[in-house]
Amino acid sequence: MTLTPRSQLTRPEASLLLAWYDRHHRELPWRVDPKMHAAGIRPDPYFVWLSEVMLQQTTVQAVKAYFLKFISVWPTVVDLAAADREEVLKAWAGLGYYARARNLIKCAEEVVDRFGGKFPDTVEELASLPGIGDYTSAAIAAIAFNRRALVMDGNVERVISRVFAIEMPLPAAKPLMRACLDAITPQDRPGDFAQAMMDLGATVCSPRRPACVFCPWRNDCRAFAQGDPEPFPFKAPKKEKPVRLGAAFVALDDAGRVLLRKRGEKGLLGGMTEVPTTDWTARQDGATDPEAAPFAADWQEKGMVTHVFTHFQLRLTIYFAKVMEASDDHGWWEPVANLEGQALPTVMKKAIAVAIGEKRQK
DNA sequence: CAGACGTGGGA
DNA sequence: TTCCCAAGTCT
Repeated sequence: MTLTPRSQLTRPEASLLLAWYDRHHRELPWRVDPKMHAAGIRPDPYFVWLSEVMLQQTTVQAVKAYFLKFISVWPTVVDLAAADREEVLKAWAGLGYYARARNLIKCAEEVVDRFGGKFPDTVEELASLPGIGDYTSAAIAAIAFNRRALVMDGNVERVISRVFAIEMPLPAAKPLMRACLDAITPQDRPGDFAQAMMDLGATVCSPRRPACVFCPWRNDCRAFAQGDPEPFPFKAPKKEKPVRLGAAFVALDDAGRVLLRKRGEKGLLGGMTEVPTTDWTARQDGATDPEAAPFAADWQEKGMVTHVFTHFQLRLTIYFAKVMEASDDHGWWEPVANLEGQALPTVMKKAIAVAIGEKRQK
């Protein structure tokens, strides 16, 4: 590999990255072509906001279909603010991090109530809205309003850490990275610059096996000059996930309906729909016992669902029972044919599939 | 600052 | 299979 001597390292120029972006940018449903930007056409701030919230810790591939569904049903932030809350949660089901959906609704309402249905155009005002933090406020200000803001997400952190060979681990290195980003963020085309940084991080300056040969900053990159960009950024070692146990109870009545209930508004899967479950605990005893069912029935063990959350692994024992007398004290009865449209998180769909589907998980 | 907070896909 | 993660925010 040919290394650039330290003495020849040059400043990473925004113009070089922007030229790369003009040729190699990704086309995404929420974007406007950079050529249109030059003509003064900006993307809809509602689209930018919605996509940025969906993209938080979530892959582009997963977001596309959800984004199209949302703008089809709720074309403007005013429509979303007026939407039925349950319908929004149902539309979000499966995307994960459900606090985002709760904050999405709150944010839409505040945009209507506080800002007359128009997104504010400053980082400060944007960051005052629910679910909009440092990253998203800067991204909306830059992309939708072409303001010079410091847009720093995981991609940008990786690019910056490599270009400047920052060996300090995250998250301690964030202020330093922000200063480096400030030094290279241009006054001109800040929105395209932000998206270019993220596209570069996603397609060229990737976490593993970065394609440095295609990088417009190849000759400006200290990590490349040193010979091994891949390990950047350095991160504190992660902790192992504890295991929690529980049981889920899938009841089917003689009309072919499943008993569902609503989870509390806060915390894990807050506001979403579930089948009755025990608490999920680290205990090895009793947590998976059919005695813990919401009501007595001929509960039969149907299998196990393992589901990995961000901070723990869940092992759910799945029980199934046919119920003659359908009491609704514990929730409501939903026809099996309607389950697809419910606000059911993936772990709950897995539990139901094990109980009434043909397939059994291990 | 560190922990809570989901999911599906790729190596 | 197992690990790592992907455009973070809130407390």
